[in-house]
Amino acid sequence: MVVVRAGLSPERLTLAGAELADVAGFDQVTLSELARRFDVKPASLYAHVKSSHELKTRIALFALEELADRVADAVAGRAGKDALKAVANAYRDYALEHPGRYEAARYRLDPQTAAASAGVRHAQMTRAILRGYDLAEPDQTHAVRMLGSVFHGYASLEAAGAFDHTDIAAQQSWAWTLDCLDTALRSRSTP
Amino acid sequence: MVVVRAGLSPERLTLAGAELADVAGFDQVTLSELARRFDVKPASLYAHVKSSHELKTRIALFALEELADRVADAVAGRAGKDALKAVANAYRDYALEHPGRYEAARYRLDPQTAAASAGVRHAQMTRAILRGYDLAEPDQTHAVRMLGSVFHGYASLEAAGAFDHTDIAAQQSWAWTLDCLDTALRSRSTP
DNA sequence: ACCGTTGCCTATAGAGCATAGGTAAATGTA
DNA sequence: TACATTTACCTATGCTCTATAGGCAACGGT
Repeated sequence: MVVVRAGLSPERLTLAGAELADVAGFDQVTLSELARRFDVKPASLYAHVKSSHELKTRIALFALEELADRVADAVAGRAGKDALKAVANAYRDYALEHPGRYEAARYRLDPQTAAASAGVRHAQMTRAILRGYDLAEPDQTHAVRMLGSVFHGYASLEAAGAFDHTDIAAQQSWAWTLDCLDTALRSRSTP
Repeated sequence: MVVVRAGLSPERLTLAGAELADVAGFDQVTLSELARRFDVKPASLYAHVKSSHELKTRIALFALEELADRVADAVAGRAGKDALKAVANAYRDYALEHPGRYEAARYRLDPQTAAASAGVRHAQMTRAILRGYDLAEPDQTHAVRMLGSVFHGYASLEAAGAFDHTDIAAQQSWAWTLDCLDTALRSRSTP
């Protein structure tokens, strides 16, 4: 009897989980479903991940990393409003392209895991945007929080279909919102 | 043998579910746990709710309604920045007081349920804030979306503990953010 | 006092999570 | 090349939650 091994690994399971999340939703990511996709029994997965929670944590960390890479690419070589728009679009595009991964990125991590995650890069990069706006502390922290809220809130609501009821394009409102943010930040800047 | 009936009803189950969500998280709301709390067998609950999904939908609708009532109270008799701050605080306070219910309010509803929910009241009330700012369409819709994004984004991130790492109080950033929004909206108004 | 309805019960079954322990293929070693 | 170890996946089992079917006792109207 020829037995072909499935070639499982934490990395392959994480990636497969991320892909599953995008097509079926993050809450549909189960060890059972993943086992089915690898044509393997559920118990076999426990050799590679400790638990369902660990798998979800890995997917969350993967998504945070992937998103941080995109944002880093967006912010590189830009400043001011240009940087603001590029970063904002990086978030929004990721949420629209990969709704499951974006949802995963919001999976609740324990403090130490969060501290070691790409979450800190996200905060740093949002701060980088503000270099074009001359904000002193504590205004800078306030601004980081405001921007984070808008990025996350808009992406989250749009991905949830909250903007589907009006025929005004979400893209237009997004551009308008970013204009507003730029105005607001410049009005707070102290050159 | 004296048998005391538990006195179950869809309403009591919904309320108990909402309370459970607040203390344990919305994802911990299960029919089994609810049955335990009413000292009743899980199967008994199916006489009152069709499924776990229906229960969660009821909790979501309940939370949307309760939140809408608070927002309605906040916006009544206020205009402009006053209204903006009152409504914004209504959202934030609700999310902090009732994290589980707030999470429930974001439970994905099917389109027709959503259309009949208090979700539409939320959109109307956000529009009501803008009466103090003289915005014409499509700017008004853009502004509704921006405000919704900030309210939801900030509440969501703060409730998730995203602002716990810096010692600058979330309350301060919130006031600063609302100032920014007011500035931005006024810069767009056409009196 | 009767009887239908209501409210909760038991029994049962399927799906996901998780652990224990087994076997065969792959790999290391002499 | 022969043997030992490790690796990769297996079966068996048990727990929890969801869900359905069918039963019985308490309640409420006549």
